[in-house]
Amino acid sequence: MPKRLPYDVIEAWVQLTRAQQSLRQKIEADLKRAELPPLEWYDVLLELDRADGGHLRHRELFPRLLLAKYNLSRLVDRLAAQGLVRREHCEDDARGALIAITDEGRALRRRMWPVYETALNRYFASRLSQADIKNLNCILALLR
Amino acid sequence: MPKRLPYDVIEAWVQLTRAQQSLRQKIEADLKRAELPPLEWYDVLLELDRADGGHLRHRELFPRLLLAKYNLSRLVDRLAAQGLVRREHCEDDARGALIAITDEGRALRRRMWPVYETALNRYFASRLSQADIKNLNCILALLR
DNA sequence: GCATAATTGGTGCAATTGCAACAATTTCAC
DNA sequence: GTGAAATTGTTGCAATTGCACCAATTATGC
Repeated sequence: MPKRLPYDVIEAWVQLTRAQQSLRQKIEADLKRAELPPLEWYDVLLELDRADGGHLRHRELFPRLLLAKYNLSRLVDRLAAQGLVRREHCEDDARGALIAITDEGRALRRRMWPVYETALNRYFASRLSQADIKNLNCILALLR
Repeated sequence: MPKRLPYDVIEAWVQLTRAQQSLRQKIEADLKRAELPPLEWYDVLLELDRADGGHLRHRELFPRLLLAKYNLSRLVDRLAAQGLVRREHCEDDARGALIAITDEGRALRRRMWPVYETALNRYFASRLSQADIKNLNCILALLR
């Protein structure tokens, strides 16, 4: 039997959801207006861009991206179809698939960032003080 | 030209997203384990349950639920197919569609709540102090 | 009053997702 | 070593979503 939840808690959860969703929608809308692909693509490209050698195993990439494993296969299919990533063989594990970013992939990520940054600034950062940001980080860190 | 975003801000945004998504996934998983429908259904049923007369116009319901308008039509289709809501004619506006909750709908919502509450308590409330909750509410309120 | 615009809600079709099951390895117990 | 179990990544199919567009009705300008 759970303790009955205080109203505050429910409200915090609802606000957390609404804030995240509506921010995300706004950012996605700005990307689309600039004829750029969705945030999800950005996330993949960023992880690969940062990764040593510009490539990662499927299983290394997966946990950084809140999505289901079967969706990663297909997301990679789409990125590969656009020439943004390339599948490569994994030397040490014949099951494994390396996903490598291409120059086009890196270039696209660089073009996406200014739009993303501007949106994040407009809809998020500009409404919060530095202290708010810091507090938010501390509180959210407790949820991991 | 945007001011360059401090790292803190990006981290806060990433954490906001991860916290929300992973919480949501866990709650959904618990609902599914209990053989209950998704949170989205709960949201609709709750709004209707609370509403005066147990019914709302499509357009009243819509803004309370972060989803696209065409999706609401189809969500209502699914709920109606399960007998949880009923479509009724709107007297004053022949375009309008009233969506009314049924007794089955109210009963389902009541069965869902304990699972939802327990999950919210386990994954969210139990990890935060009352002060954290209050702060979180204040900060997120700034984003609306 | 009447044509035009805006609102309200829905639909066909293509793309994406979720689920369950799968093949191909690799790891582990013994 | 060898067979059972676990890991890694993929796929077929059904359900859901996004996009563009539509039909019906109501509001508005003149």
